[in-house]
Amino acid sequence: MREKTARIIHEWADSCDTEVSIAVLGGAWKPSILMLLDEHGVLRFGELGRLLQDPTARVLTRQLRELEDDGLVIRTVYPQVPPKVEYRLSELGASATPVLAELTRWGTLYSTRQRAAAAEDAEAAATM
Amino acid sequence: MREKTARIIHEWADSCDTEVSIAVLGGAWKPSILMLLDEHGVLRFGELGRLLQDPTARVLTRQLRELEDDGLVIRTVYPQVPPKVEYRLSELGASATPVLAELTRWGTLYSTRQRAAAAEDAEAAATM
DNA sequence: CCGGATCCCAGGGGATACTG
DNA sequence: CAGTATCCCCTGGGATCCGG
Repeated sequence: MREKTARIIHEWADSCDTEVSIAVLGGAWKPSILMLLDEHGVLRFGELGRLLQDPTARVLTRQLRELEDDGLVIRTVYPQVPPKVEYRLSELGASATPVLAELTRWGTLYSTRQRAAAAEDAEAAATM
Repeated sequence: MREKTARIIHEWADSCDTEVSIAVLGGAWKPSILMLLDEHGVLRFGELGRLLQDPTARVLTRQLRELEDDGLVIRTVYPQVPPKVEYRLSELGASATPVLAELTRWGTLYSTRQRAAAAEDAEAAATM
């Protein structure tokens, strides 16, 4: 299970590295997680959950584990009761920041254009 | 069905535009399609299929339709027999090129690091 | 506090067969 | 040639309940 992305890579890495990026970064909460860790430096599991507006614990755990397995995030467990677990970006994880920034930039551009187009449509419909 | 992405946008655009980009660009064949159209300018349905190493016609059709609905691709039908359909990038579609380039760049970086890590592991195992 | 175990569901991708 | 129609399957996200 640890080798999921690794297997993907082995199969068709050189053919399309774009898919690799999407496979690694494309989880439902992964971009947000990476951006939050980039912004805050270190965050505990619970803090992440609250900042993300409470995804299911199971889901958040999985996203974080996958990011850890893929080497983007470093998980530190403090052996104490109650438990305390901290997450922070690895160097590789930090290297993904420009990609996320680019995705955000284009996403904003796209949304703007779509809203503009929708407004035009509405106007055209009103003028008819 | 046409408004799928549009609805997504309306719901949580401003919160995370990154997700929008992934929703629009994240299809199984979409990055490759966009890059091929960027490179070749104009391509017919069949040409695209061959260059992509034959995805199912149904799948390719859906990917192209979604890209068209999202305004990234322009579809031109020539009313003749046998049919001829051409695809090319819209301005918006062309604007996605840097994003794809960035994804490819980081995907390559990631793959390289992973391979290096795997090699280290193998070496460590051999030395044990 | 930080999860693991179990169950469920939607939908995206694919195979196959057919058509204007 | 460029699709459409049907069917299947698997994955990823989520809800709920339980545990150290």
